[in-house]
Amino acid sequence: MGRAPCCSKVGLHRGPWTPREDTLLTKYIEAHGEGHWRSLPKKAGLLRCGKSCRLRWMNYLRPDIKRGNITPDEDDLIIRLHSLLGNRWSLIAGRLPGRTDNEIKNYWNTHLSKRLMNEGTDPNTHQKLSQPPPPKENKRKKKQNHKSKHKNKTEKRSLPEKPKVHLPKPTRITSFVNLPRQDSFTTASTNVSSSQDQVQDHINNIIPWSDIKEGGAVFSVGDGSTSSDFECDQSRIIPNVAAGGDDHSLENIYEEYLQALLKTTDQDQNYQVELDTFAESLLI
DNA sequence: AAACCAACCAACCGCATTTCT
DNA sequence: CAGAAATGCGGTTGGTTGGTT
Repeated sequence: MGRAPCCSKVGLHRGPWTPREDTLLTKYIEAHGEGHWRSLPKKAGLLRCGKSCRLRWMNYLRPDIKRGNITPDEDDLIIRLHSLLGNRWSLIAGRLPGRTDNEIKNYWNTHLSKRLMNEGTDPNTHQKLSQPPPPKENKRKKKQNHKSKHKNKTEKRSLPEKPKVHLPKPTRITSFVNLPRQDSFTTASTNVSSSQDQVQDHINNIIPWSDIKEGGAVFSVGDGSTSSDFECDQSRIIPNVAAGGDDHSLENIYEEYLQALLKTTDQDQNYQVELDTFAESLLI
């Protein structure tokens, strides 16, 4: 708090990363692991600030990153997650394996929010707009499959408008709830809050989204590393479920949630109500 | 061919939160 | 417990690309 940003240091390289820098960073992390971003650049022989290194690694160099081609299923999922979580890109990204928060944020701002606007839906509230925006003449023809930049980019869906999206900064969960930022199903709090944000975080913390495969959103319960944490959390997050001793209760709730989540957008209103009801039910 | 414009996205920046001392 | 340091997140910017005029 109040200290100078690390990137203000003079003499540090900024701007696009060179292949050599990428290699240095990758090799260093392969050898020593992630973390200690502050000291990493020096040790790795990079003239970059730690922040920059972290960003580069997280958004580009990590081996598990899936680049390009955001599938229709993924994009549907992003919309639904956004309606639940708001602009919590890292949380949304956490549910889309191989996708980064930056990528999803960019994709949202350049594609999805515009699409929702065109469909007459407010991208912030996910409510139907009373007055759908008039269909604007597209001065330019659609760009199709023309991008061949430096990477294998997503096939772009061209949309007619470019409203700059200035979304309100999401409210962070205050310390009394003490929820983890992400990827931590292990430390969820039992505290109950009535705010929408916290309801959403509760949902986020108990749903073991673990696998979304290309060509279709496939969710599996108890798959991979999250499964044990998830089970471990049941009793803490939903005491009434665990107390009942019904091993299937949570799965049922999960299933119910998925049904709501995966409903088609034709039923947006009902879908939202179902999600709200579901979320509230968790807090009883 | 050149200027203009829109689309895209990597990277930067500021700040909140968490961890460390 | 307080303050400092480290980390992570979300908003924004600016460079690049490629289509249109």
